[in-house]
Amino acid sequence: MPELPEVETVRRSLEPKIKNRVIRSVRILLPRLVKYPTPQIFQQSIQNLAIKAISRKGKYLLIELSDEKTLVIHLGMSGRLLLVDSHTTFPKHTHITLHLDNNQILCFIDPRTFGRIALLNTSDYSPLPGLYHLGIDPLSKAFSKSNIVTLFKSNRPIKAFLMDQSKIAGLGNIYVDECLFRAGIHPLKHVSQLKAEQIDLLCKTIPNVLTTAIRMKGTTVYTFVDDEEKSGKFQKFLKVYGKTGEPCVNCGSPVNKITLAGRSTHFCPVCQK
DNA sequence: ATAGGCCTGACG
DNA sequence: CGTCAGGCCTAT
Repeated sequence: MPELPEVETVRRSLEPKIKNRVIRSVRILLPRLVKYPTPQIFQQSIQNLAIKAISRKGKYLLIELSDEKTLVIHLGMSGRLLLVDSHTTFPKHTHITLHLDNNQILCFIDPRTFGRIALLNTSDYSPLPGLYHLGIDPLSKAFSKSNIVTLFKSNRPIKAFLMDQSKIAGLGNIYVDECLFRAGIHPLKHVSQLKAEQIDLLCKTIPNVLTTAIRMKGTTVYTFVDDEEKSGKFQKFLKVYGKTGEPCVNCGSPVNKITLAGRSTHFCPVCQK
């Protein structure tokens, strides 16, 4: 259930541990999680490729391999990556294992199986439409006021808009609620009704919240590369998400919860207009 | 642009 | 039992 900060936390934790390793083999225990190419071709063509770097786009992890290939991993709602020694038994819900040249195994674990994995040619993201159509990353330099204003042309509620990965890449249910609270904007407010200064504020608030969350290593239990399962500390900084009925930290009135775009949505009806 | 579906587990 | 969960894809 990772949003951008959790995925970035995994990336930072994982990269130094697997960079320059070679993937000797792959085991696919749940083939339907392999979205491209076929599980068979995936398994064959990834053999003996070296791991050059790990990057992130939105909520996607991109493991850059030799031979101009990129291993793409999306953790879905409940995906995790765990590096174990070869003599260890795989954790429950391990669906795909990458066997490295140092006797370590990278396990892709995902109880709800909403996660996905694919092996792409580095120059062509089109086999994964979600990745191909990904919007601007809110931590990139391009995420500036001038670029954002042109993006904000929509009649949808701002929450639905911010959840749309083809517009801004990486926000999910927790961080959208938290960003809108900090910006004092009601989640149902339509994008077209936003004032320029509110868009400007969002342009600053979103990267601020995300970078703070990354510093805290995310919101929940996440950084599981190795035995150490650290839990993120951003949960201590949540102001509205999961706080239904609790007093708003600013004004004391109870935090409301509604359903918007199919997702639970938390906000302060007084502070957010 | 909005529901419904996909899955399992935790909790009331 | 039923409801809910940090996401995305597909079909109306």
